[in-house]
Formats: sequence, C-alpha cells, structure tokens
Amino acid sequence: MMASPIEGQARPIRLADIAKAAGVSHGTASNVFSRPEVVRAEVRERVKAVAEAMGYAGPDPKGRLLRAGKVNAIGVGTTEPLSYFFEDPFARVMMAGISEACDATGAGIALVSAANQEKLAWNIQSALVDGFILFCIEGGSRLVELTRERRLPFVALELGFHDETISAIGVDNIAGGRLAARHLAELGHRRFAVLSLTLGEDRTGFVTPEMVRSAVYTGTRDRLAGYFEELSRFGVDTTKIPIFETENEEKSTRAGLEAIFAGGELPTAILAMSDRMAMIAIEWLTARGLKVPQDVSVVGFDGVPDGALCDPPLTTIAQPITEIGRRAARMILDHDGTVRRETMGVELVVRASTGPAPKG
Amino acid sequence: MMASPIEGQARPIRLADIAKAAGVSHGTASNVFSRPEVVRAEVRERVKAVAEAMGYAGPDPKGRLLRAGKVNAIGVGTTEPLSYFFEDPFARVMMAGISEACDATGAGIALVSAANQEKLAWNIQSALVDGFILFCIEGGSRLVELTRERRLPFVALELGFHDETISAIGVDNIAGGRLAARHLAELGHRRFAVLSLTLGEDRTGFVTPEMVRSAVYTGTRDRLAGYFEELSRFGVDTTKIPIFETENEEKSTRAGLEAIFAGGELPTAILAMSDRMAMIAIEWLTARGLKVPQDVSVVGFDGVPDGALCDPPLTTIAQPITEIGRRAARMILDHDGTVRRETMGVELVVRASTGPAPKG
DNA sequence: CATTTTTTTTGGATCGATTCAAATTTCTGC
DNA sequence: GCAGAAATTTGAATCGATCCAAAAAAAATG
Repeated sequence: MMASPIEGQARPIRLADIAKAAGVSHGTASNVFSRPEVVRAEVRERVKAVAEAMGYAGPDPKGRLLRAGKVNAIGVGTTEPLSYFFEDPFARVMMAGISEACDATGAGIALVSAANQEKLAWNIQSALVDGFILFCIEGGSRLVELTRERRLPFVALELGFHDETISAIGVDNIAGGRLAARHLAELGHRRFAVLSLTLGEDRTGFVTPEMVRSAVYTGTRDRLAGYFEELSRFGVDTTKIPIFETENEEKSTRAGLEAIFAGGELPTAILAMSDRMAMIAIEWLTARGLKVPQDVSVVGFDGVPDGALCDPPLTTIAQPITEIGRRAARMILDHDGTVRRETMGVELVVRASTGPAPKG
Repeated sequence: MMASPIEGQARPIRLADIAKAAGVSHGTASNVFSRPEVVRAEVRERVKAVAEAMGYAGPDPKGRLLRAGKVNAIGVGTTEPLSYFFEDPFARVMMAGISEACDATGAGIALVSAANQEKLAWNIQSALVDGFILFCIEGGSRLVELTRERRLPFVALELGFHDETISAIGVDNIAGGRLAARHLAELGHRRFAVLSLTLGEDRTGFVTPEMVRSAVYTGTRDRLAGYFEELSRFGVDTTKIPIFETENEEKSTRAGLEAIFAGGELPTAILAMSDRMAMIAIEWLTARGLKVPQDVSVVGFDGVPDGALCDPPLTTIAQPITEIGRRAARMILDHDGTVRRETMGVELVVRASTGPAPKG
C-alpha cells in the first residue's frame, strides 16, 4: 500500500485520521468536536491542534446526518421553477413566514422544484429534509403523490382539491367570497363579472354552471359560492354573471376582460379571485379609458403587498399569508404524526379600487 | 430478540429489510432502485412488489449521500435573516439567476443564515451542500472565514474588501461611478451630494477624505473614486462634495438627506450608491416639495426592478445581477479547484429621475 | 494504602445506502 | 450435453461520523 501519489489531490481528512494522528480513539476525537466538555482539557487541545495542523474541515455533516437521522431542514416544494420563490409576490410573503419559523428554531430551508416532471420526482426523492411544505398552486395532486411516497411529514398549501388524508392549511374561501361580494353590493353594484382561477382541467374561457358544479378545485368553487350566496341575498340574478376562467396570468386574464367587455350589459364591478388578476384588470381597464373605481370597481383576493402599491391601491380579501407560512413550518418542525387541517380567516381590506356603483 | 412491541411506531423500513423479505442480497435490492436495468425483470418486479407491500419509502437519501459524497445542492449564505432572500429586491434578482443555473443542472438550493452568530457558524458547518455562494453585504469577512473552514468551494458576491485568495464576482465599481457622474455632469449639474454605502466601521454620518483613503470596503471606495474622477474632469471641486455614509436603510438615509439639505449650498444632483437609497431619496425629496428631476436629479446604483416602477422611474447604474447569480452558481457547480475572480461591466440606464440642472 | 467514586477513554456497533470483484446462473453455439 | 460467453447475483467493504456499554485512569475517601 502506498500513499496517494500526488500530494495535491489527497482525499479530504477524516475524523479517524485525526484520531490516529493524535493517538486517541475515534470516539474521543468525535467528542472533542461534538461534546468537548466530556474530554480532558489537555487531550482536547492536543486533538484540536492536530486537526488544525492537518487542515481538518470539522466533522462532515454527511456522516453526522446518517447517524443522527434528522436533517434539521424543511423542504419547500412546487412544480414551478425555482425562481418562483423569489419572484411571485404571494410565494415570497409565504416564504417570509416560513423563514421566520425556521430562523427561530435554527432549521434550514431547501428549495425543491424542477424543470421537468422526472426531475421533480427525483428531486423530491432525494431532498435532504425532515418534511415538506408544498405549494400546490398548479399540478398539486402530482406534487402531493410524489411527496407522499417519501413518507415524510408534509403540509399542503393552497391545496385546490379536497383530501382528508393530508395535512393542509387553507383559508375560508366561502367567507372570503362573501366579504368581497357584500362589499361591492353594499356600494350599490348590481352588475358583476368574475375573473376565476382554474376549476379543473387546464382550460380558459367562460364557465357554465355545470362546470362549476363539477369543479375539481374546491378552492375556486368555494370562492365562487361565497360570491354568489352573498349576491343572491342582495337580489342579484347570479346566473347572469359571466365567469371567466384564466390561468392567473396576463394573457388569459386579458382575454377574459376582452370577452367580458365585448358587449351586452357591461359589469360595474369585477370580482377577481387573485390580486394578480385584479391588478391586470385595473391596468387593462385604465388603458381602455375606464376609470377605476369611478366606472368599474375591482376587488382582488390574496392580499399581496403589491396590491397596496398599485394605482389605485387594490381593495382585496387578505389572507394571513405570513401566518400561514409560519404555521406550516411549525407543523413540520413539531410534527407529531397526526394529520392537521387548519382553515384561516380572511379579511376585507378596503383600499381605492372599489367605489360606489356609477349611477344609471 | 423480539419484534418491536408496538406495531404502530415501527422504525422505518430499510433497503436491507426489503432484501431479506424478497430473498435477495442487499446488493440486488439496491440495484432494483438505482440501476434497475441490470437486474432480471422477474426479480425486479418481485422486489418492487415486496417494497410496495412493506411500505418502503425508497432509498433513503441520507444513506446514499454518505456513499456518493456529493450532495448536489449549493448553499446560499448571508448574515441577514432568511427572509432577506425573499424580501430584498437585489437578493431576489440574484437568487433568480442562481435558481436558473440550478434548475438547469438539477441542483438544489439550501438557504443558510441565522438569527445569531453562534447559530450562523453551526449552520454553515452543518449545511448539506457542495459549495457556497456568499452574500457579503454585511459582516462579510466573518461569513467568509466561517465558510473557509468548511473547505468547500465558495464564491463571494458583493465582497466589500479585497482578498485575492477567494473566488468572487463583482462589478466594475469605478466605471459605474464614472458613468453616473458623467451623466449628471453632462446634464449640467455642478453641485453634488453622495449617499454612500459603508466605508468600514459601522457608522453613519459625513465622511472626511481621510476616512475615504483608509476605507476597508473597496467597493464603496471605488464607486466614490469613479464619481470623483469623472467630476474632476468637468472641473468640479470634489473636496466640497458632501458624502454621507448610511446603513443602506430608511433611517440613516433620511438622516443623511436632512443633513445634506440642512443648509449651505444645496446640491442639484444626488449620487446614491444603491437604488434603495436613491428611492428613499426620491421619496424624501418629493415629500419636501422638491421636484425630481426638475429641482434635484437622483441616480442610483444596482439596477433593481423596483427602480423602474417608482415615481419617477429611477436612472441608475445597472449591474447584470441575474448574470452574476448564474455565474456564481455555475462556478460552484463546475468547480475545478481554482480561484476565480470576475468583474462584470455595468451600464447606465437612463429613466426619469435625472434631468438638466435647474438654471441659476 | 486500599477502596470506592468519579471522570475519561476506548472500540465495537450502527446509521442506510452504493460499489465492485468474484461467484453463480443462464444463455449460445456446436 | 458441454465449453465458453454473457448476464445476474452475491456479500464484503466503504462512505464519515455518533453512541454507548464497558474498561481504564484519576480523584476522593476512610
């Protein structure tokens, strides 16, 4: 047996090397780093000196990890690309909440995502985490299935569909819908249009009542139900309200607005199921010469910070996003094996995108 | 020896359990999952069936990791709290670039930070990553030292000081300074004030020429040098230009503006070393009844997206932030053991916060 | 100084996989 | 039916630490 031929690319120094060089057992060497108080001061210093001299990088977490069994990190997963976490306003606030809880306990955050489906599966399988928080905005069911296979605790956020077997944190969508609708109705509005999130399949366009009934996404359905329940109470014929399903992005939302304002009785108020759509709507209306809120009122949903900054500032149904993030993280961190479901309240934040219905 | 007394809380199933149950060696069992093509179809299906029946979660990455030696994830570290990554505009754009490179190679991202100094050390020591990207905005030297001990590749970003031994990506601060100064000088401005990033110690307030000379932070010093070189060329007496050192946040920046506009010859142009300060300045000036750019011009530094959205849109020196992020990630991902230093170019982005110097 | 108590140190077992040379089985061709 | 080639399977070794019961050394007690 000979030493590695090239000095330069020697393999990294292991704890066992230090132990041998210092003339102590590997148990003692380990203690020097992980429980220094149990080893005699003299020995401790000697070992440390040897480690220093040999350029030891400290106990390798890879080794420790296997023994410890716990990673002390939580994975946050989504089907969107990784940049989603840094670009999407909703995700960012959520992450701030998650970060807060992680900072407090010293846990790390690993971002899990992937460019394509195969990689996603692999990344979930190989993520070094103790549990997952899932952003189920899109492709939620696949994300959930993949994660379930890891048999680690996980919490679903913004889970569109209903599944009692998984932990989830959501908001009271019906109440949110009602709040938004009542606000507009009380301002005198009677002609509405809805900019809806997806109901099921990947499609965009106007939605029929049957489609609503058979909707897979209960979140969307509930918001709609909330809108309509409340509007009915004000005597509005909800069957006449146009509902346009978008993909919650610019193109399909604009298409929806075009369609809604194409003719017939124009709405004086728009119920948007996300702040994103609401803000796109405001921009579109303004560009079209319609004043918000004088001509058309717009109310959003989510309560992202950007809403306060747009012009006019957005009236919206605010979710306690940061708190949801905090709780989700805590659920993973102090997981006790039970399935937990929490429904958070929402609140109406009145800013300047809504006003009295125009006369006549 | 007896089976675990309580059925419910059995320890997780290991690959070895599957192997035994299926009557194959653990080598074969391992192959079923990691190299299915080498095992006979019949055996493969049998093992898979057993695994399924026993509720095996798939090969545990903790085990694989130790053997493989490579984590396939990069750590992004800072001394700021974790939420910094999701809230700071500059960091966000940088992260988007890093994400892009990681997405492309399937690498994961682990966020490393800490509430306090001890935890930071621990978190860096125990991060499961193949290398680090360091945001050295503040407390950079400590962050670098801590990371150096891990003996893993790392790249420093926004490294304030000069150290040839570490890989870093930065921008040409002198050129940036000159670009900003020339732009203003060409618009006819002759009376300036500088809102400066920190030069060394943690202090705020006006800065003397000696302090500039002995500055630790070469980034700050270089921007300043760029400003002054160019202004001298236009015949401006740079010794009279007030330089106010802030902590790049609201309070100290406002204090700086108060001090600068407290009396004497008021500046017609402000050179801010960050977009953050520039935007705070615009707000402050506007609130004070001074019109930007009619009364006072403001030019920032960084080129964060928010700058385009503020009112008036900010003229600034744009760094290729996303590209820096991409390169940093790539440096870690295809690390070859060499120390790499890159200096990226910057460009002047003229928007509406600068205009001709007011007459008289 | 012998005994008991306390503090340190030791070294084997373990965490959960992957790897690879060698052994075994199956397949080919004649 | 058999030799040789090809395809599978085996099982010991390894990755880098931590844990812990038992042994050894040091300190305290009578």
